[in-house]
Formats: sequence, structure tokens, C-alpha cells
Amino acid sequence: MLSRLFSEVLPDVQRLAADWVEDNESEDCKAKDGEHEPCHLEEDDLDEPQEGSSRAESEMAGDDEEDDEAEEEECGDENGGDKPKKRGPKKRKMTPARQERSKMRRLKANARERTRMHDLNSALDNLRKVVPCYSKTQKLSKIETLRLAKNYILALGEILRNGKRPDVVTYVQMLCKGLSQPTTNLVAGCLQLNTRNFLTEPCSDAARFHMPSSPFSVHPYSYRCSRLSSPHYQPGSGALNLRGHGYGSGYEAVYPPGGTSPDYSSPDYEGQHSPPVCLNGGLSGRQQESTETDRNYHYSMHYSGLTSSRPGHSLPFGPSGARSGGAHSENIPPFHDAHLHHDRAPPYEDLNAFFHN
DNA sequence: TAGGCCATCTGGTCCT
DNA sequence: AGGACCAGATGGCCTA
Repeated sequence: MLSRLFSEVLPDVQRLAADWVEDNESEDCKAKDGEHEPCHLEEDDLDEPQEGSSRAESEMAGDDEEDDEAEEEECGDENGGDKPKKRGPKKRKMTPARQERSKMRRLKANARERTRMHDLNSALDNLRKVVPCYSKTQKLSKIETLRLAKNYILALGEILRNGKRPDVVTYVQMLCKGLSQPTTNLVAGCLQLNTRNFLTEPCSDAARFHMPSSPFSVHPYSYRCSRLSSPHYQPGSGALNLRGHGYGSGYEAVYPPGGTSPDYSSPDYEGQHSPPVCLNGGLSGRQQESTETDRNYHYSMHYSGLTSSRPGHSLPFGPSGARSGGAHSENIPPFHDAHLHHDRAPPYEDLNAFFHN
């Protein structure tokens, strides 16, 4: 069943990411070697960089009529002196008509290229929607989308192979492998929301906010609980350093046992925007921590809002921070904006069931 | 202000 | 010949 599930849900992901899987290593090497080598323009190209006498234009102008013959003769005569003859296609004089045609061809080619890139971006958008942690406004970059998709496929494949749900930390590690620190925090933040009940006994709140189509149960407080009550969380430090306590010892170091609900009336809760985890161990003390912190906080917040938008699901606070008297950061996009992709496609229910076996 | 990301233009190459 | 694909160059925008 799961095989069918993946074949239905992930063909696009697989198709798009397959190349990435294959080329990942080579691309990294390419990047190290400096992939933006300046192109070596030939002297002829430098003469008229816009539309004058580039070699390609000369070649593209091959659809000209009879007058070309005479022009070619001229070109040949130019080299008839002491200088050795130039090899390669002979240059043709750019008549106004030829220039016009060349310009039109170029414009058409540009339009095609634009369309092609738009299609590619559209496909990438579709890919963003099926990988974990999707947001309309705070989109993953192209490269990070591909990396995450690759990891996601590998992780799902691993699940299929083993036939059992993975350890959450391992799962997160697999997803975040090779991702940049901001993306790692982003994904971890999203996943952490959903992994709360993966690890702890469901409480009444968890039952209330359970999302049936998510691979993990959702506890809207999970992120906040961990940040507020974890002994390892320090306001302003920016990170709960999972690595510092060892992955092996587990998530519970991050999530305090019992999962006590935070005191939402406490002013301490306000403004503590710390990233959920530090999977790569590189966030603490970095300059970026505050921004990534905010970003992750936004994601978690929106996700909570998403759950609240479901019929029969209520939230103690709204997307606009109703709990804090309606104060709402301007930077926070609409609450329904960010969510886990598992919240959409019916096949994910199967996956959800799989994770909750 | 530097760096990252992106869209676009452009020319080269390959394929039909 | 024309289209698809690719990669380099460039400039704009955004963020730390």
C-alpha cells in the first residue's frame, strides 16, 4: 500500500530530485571550483556586444537570400592578403533587414526562455508543496527545495525499506542533511511541532489538535512548551542545542517530560523567539540566530493557526497572537500560510497512520 | 555594504 | 532551421 502511496504522491518529487541526487556530488565539486568563471569573449564579440557582429548572430543570419553570396565573397577577399585565412564560418555583413530578423529571433528565443524558466519555477513551487515545511511567502530557495526533496525521498525510502517508523531525531537528521543552517532550523521547527506527540503520551490538548492527515500528531503548544520549560532553553540564547545533549539520549532532553502546558499569561512567553533545535549545532551564538529564530517562530505560529482553522478545533490563541492582546508582528505572514505539506494530500493519511502505528 | 537569491538576456550546443 | 536546454553574465531586491 505504501508503495502505491509513494508512487501516487511523489512522482514529481522523484523526477525533479532524481537529477539532484545524481548530480549532488558533482555540483558540490563544481561549486568549489568556482562555477562563475568569466566567459571568454572573443575579440569579435567584444566589438559590438549588443547586436553587432557576434558569431552567433552571423550564424543565425544564415537564412538570408542571394545578397549573402556577394557579401561572403567580400569577406573572403578581406583575408586574401598576407594574413592567414580565418577558419570557421565567414562573417556576414549585417544588413538592416538581417539585423531586424536577428533581433526578432532573439526576442522569440528570450520569450521561450522566459516561459521555460517560468515552467521550471512552477514545477519547483509544486515541489515545495510536497516537501516538509511549506510556506507561500517564506519560500525555500530553489537549491534548498531540491536538497530537501532529495532528503525527503531518501527518508521515505528508508522508512519503506525498514518497514517501521523511524526515530524522530534520525528522521529530522535525514531531512536536514546538507541543508543550510536557516533551512535546517526551518524544517526542524516545522517538524518539531509535529513530533511532540511522536515522543510523548498524548494529552487532551494533543487529542484536540491532532491533525489526522499529518504523519505526526500535532500539539499546538509543543514548540512553545519546549522553549519555555526546557532547562536547556535560555532566553536570548537562540537555540535549544540538541546536539549538546546528544541525539542518542533523545528528544526528551529538549521536550521536558510531562509536556506541561506553558503559562500563556506569563510575560516570559512574549517575544521569546528561539529556534526550536540546533541540529547542525551551528546556530548558537551566530549572528543569524535571532532572525532565524523569528522565522521559525512564525512558522510554528502559523501552523498553530492552521490547526485552529479546522472545524471543531479551537485555539487558545489566534494567528495574530490574540493571547497577547492582539499584538502581531508585521513580519508574520498570514497564519494559514505556512504549514506542513502533510496537511493536504489524502495519501498522507496512510503515511500518518503508518507513523502512528 | 556584502552576500544570497532571483529573473532575464544571451550565446553555444544538441536534437528533431 | 528552429526549438530545447544549458550556463555565464548582469542587475535588482532583500536581509544581516
